[in-house]
Amino acid sequence: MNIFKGIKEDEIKHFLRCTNAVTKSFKKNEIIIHQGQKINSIGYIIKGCVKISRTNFDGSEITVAYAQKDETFAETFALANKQSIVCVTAKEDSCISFINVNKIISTCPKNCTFHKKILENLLRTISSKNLVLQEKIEILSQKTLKDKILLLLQKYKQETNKKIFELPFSREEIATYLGVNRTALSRELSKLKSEGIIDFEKNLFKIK
Amino acid sequence: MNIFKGIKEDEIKHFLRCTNAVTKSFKKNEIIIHQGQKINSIGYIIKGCVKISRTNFDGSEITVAYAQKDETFAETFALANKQSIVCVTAKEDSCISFINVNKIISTCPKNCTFHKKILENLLRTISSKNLVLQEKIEILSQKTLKDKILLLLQKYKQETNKKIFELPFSREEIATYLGVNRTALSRELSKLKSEGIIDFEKNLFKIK
DNA sequence: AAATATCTGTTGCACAGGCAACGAATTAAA
DNA sequence: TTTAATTCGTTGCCTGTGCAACAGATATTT
Repeated sequence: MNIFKGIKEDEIKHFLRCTNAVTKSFKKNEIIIHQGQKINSIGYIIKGCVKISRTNFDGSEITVAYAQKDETFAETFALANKQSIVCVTAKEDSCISFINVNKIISTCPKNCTFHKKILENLLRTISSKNLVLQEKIEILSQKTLKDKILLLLQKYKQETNKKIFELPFSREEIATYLGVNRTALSRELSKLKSEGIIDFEKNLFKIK
Repeated sequence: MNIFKGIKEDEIKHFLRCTNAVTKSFKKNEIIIHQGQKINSIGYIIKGCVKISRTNFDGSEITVAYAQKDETFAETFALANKQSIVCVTAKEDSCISFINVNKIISTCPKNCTFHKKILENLLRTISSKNLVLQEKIEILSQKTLKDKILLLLQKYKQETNKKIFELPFSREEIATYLGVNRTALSRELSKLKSEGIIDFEKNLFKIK
């Protein structure tokens, strides 16, 4: 699901012009949206990949999500017209179009036929993100690290629908996502392996 | 924010008729939506109050949120046309209107003027919920119980904008929300009080 | 008022997991 | 190839928090 699903290439271009979208380039590790920045535009990834994270008051960083080409970010803050509580950085050289959210909501003056479809897509996109957040809450709500790991693995297994599946993240990133210490994660993974509950080799995992 | 904000009473009634919304009554503790149930309608609370919770595979229950009169629930699942991962129960005798989500998205055949406004409201409502979920994630991501409690209290303080503010939940409910043991919560609250960091009397709290 | 149920705080114990220090393996740079 | 930098796993130590058992306070019912 993304906001331009089912919309033709030239219609997208038309729409971006029509809403006066501003397109900017960002180098790897460059900050796209600062934490605390007030937002009124949705970010649409033309090229590249971004990381959405949050820095705690104690200085530690929490990765909220990643977004790829053709995906959007910051819709929530834009629609609520609030300060962003997250920080968005380019994971690689990226190209982003910023679309003013009010232009999406208000009917296009030129009455583009696909405008309504885009609004519906936006609604479904935000709903999907909602589900992703709920899944994260579900994982974080697990009492033990063991349960957190197993739930995460189960969800990835379901997603890929394969016996052996990949977690495309470093151990550090997984630990950050789960909100736990990296070495504790390693310890628990080894323990689960020695207990014969899971098996893994680098980033390839298997649940027995 | 709610989906009928700025819509007149008789327009709401008109809309509910127009979309063939079904209204049902529920007694206290009665289940409104079962976990796993496939959803294609949004629940709009005409009267009463509901609890949104989730039961883990280990049998423990996690309270996700509460919703009051004039608020909606299950929008996310309805829009994604997915099974609900949560369970919705009536906290008191309640009256719910179920509005089919496709009827909201598709333009009203009778072309109600307020239809577009309702769609916009729905978008903003879901965005707000998104923010609420992100705040919960922020709290759950805190490393220690102390930090979780303090962040929760700070957020409630900000919300009420008062020096002394109320947490309208039992200790058990707070513990469940934070995903921790109730007695551990009591112990930490007492500790924070003895350290002079916070003060409280029953459900009234103060951060020093 | 008496009896019962519910809510809240206290404490001892056990253990999960945070943290520090380290080494090995892998990757990137010189 | 050698050196440096990153990533990952291991282990010892110690603290935070789950859990059980209990007591007092408060609310509800009879």
